[in-house]
Amino acid sequence: MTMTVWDRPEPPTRPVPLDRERIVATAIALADEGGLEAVSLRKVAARLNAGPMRLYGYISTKQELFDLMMDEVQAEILPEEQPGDWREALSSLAHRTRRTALRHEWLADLLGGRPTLGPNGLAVTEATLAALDGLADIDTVMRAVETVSAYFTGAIRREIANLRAERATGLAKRDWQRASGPHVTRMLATGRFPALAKAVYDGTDVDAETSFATGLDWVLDAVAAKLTGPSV
Amino acid sequence: MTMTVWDRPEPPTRPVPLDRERIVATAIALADEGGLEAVSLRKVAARLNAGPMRLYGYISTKQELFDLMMDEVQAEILPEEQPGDWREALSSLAHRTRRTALRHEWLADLLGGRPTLGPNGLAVTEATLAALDGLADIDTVMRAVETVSAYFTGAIRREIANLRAERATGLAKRDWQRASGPHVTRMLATGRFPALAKAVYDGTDVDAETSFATGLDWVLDAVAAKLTGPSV
DNA sequence: ATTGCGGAAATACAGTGTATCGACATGAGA
DNA sequence: TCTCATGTCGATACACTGTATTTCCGCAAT
Repeated sequence: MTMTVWDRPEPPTRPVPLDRERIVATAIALADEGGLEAVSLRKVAARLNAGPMRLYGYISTKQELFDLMMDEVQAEILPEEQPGDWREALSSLAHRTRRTALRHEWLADLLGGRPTLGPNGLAVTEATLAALDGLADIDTVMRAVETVSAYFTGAIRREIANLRAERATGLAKRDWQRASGPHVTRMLATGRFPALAKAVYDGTDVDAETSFATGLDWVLDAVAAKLTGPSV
Repeated sequence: MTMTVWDRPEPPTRPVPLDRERIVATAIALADEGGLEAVSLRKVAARLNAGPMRLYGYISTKQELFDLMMDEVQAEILPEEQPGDWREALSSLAHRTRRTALRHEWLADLLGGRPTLGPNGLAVTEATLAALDGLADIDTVMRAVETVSAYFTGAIRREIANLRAERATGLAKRDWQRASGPHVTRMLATGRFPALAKAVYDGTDVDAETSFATGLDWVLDAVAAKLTGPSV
């Protein structure tokens, strides 16, 4: 005589199947919510209803998870359409990177941290190099790309650093001054930093985006001069 | 009748007096030896023959320790003599920052991470702004300084990132290719990255310093154009 | 029915930043 | 000189972290 359904226990729930995509997605979600430091293997695993050790089948170190996250968001940077000229290509690369970093602020902590060798990272580099191909010898082209990347990498990092600082010290319209509380004001009051004081008090409060764009234009001007310059 | 010296125990050794300077110095030493992640409050305290909690009299969070370390090495960046012209001032700032980062590689992880508001950081900014004072309206000057800083911040970060990558994968002459093992070579072999492949195979292997200097010169050229341009 | 086996989970470990507590040497007041 | 308050230091504690190891258990093949 067989047991009725009521006697038999439910079969144990099979663990949810996992893949890198899902792991990276939840890691990114966590980072978006609470910054990079909110990403822990335990929390990621918990969101996937898995034990922490489960992840080590797909990743062998936390750093690798960061690499995957980085490469994943690089997809948002890839331009969807062929750029017009090289200048538009580089400019678009810079602006797309910036906007992506504003969506995923943790990107600022990873930017330039280690070479991006994932598929999307390579694709971005490829697209960029392709846009400059033939305009000058390869070495000049690489120098151009590296210079522009160095600029917007640094600029984005600073922008987000300031953004966080402002957020931490409550709303702070001017970058410093009232921002970091009495300290900077006191320092400026000592008179030991006249040039800085002048800059803080007399400088116009320009918004981050145009500041970014202006610096970028300068750098692109420089690149333009080098690309067409020596050969003409 | 008083006890002889032999009967009396030695007085308990008073704890070594501490100050921020010593704390920061040992933290920097630790970071120089094993990178930023080798810096833990416990290890710092241990080197000073103190309990970990002792540090909280001088610091209220680990992040503050990093801020102090950052400001400390900014002293190495301050130029010892008045620069000739603005271009030399900015160039020197960039190169000194780079050399400092090569001495203290962990600096790359902190560069641009948060605004530098310590005394040395302010001094560096002051010196830089002072060198450009009067050459243009304040807003242009600030844009110039920010653009150049963004460039060398990003460039230094990438240089050190590559340096570490090479170090990690054994000696790697070319940046990528053999560097990250079979992976990149395989990717390039797929033919999906022609421009990149060309750059890797046909590009000249230029050393980091000249690459840095070249990009910097370009940016400085751009700044020069903007400083003298519109007003003339 | 038994036996491997493969993969998931539990446990374990060494370490982290930081809060809290207890002890104790030192200075003040009696 | 004795006592008591004080303030500082160290020990302990806690909630975590990344990762190594061990244990367990359902399933496939014998």
